[in-house]
Amino acid sequence: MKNLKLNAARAEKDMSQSDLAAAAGVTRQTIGMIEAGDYNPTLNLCLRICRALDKTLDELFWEEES
Amino acid sequence: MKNLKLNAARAEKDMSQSDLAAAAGVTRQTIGMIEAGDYNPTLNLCLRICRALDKTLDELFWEEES
DNA sequence: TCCGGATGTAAAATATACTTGACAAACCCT
DNA sequence: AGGGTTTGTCAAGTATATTTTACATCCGGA
Repeated sequence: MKNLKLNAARAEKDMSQSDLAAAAGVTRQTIGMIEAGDYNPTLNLCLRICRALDKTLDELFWEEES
Repeated sequence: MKNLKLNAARAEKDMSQSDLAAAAGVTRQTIGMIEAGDYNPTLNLCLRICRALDKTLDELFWEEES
């Protein structure tokens, strides 16, 4: 299932997937797969994404799986 | 750096590392390394640990790295 | 109409999370 | 003292997160 919260938070900051990828230190594809869901990122990566978007873990990554 | 919040939450539930490992579906060693810090677990594993301990991501995994 | 930016996706390679099996030290408890 | 449980750690293997390269599509603007 897609991670809509991440998508919304990124749009809210007017960042492209590439922008967020650069800010988080990963590739565009990795961000894309996380937003597309069915992907299992690392805690450190989640934290970097949170900081890049001024959000917390719960705000972006809580309960987007069954 | 150690993850003291995880250690505390586990003690609060009177669970051993083995207990938590079984509840989260991983090995005792993996739990041990997460508590010891300098380890980078997967988001799905973090979520399973949270549910096993009745905690949220922020409560257990927020900002225990520099 | 065409070009650039944004996104979806895929295969192969690399880095690393996680397992398995094992041994040792520390701590209760009796 | 001795046995059981808990925890720290290590080496080798397997699973998977992430990269790299690449091609295709969609869309807004010149």
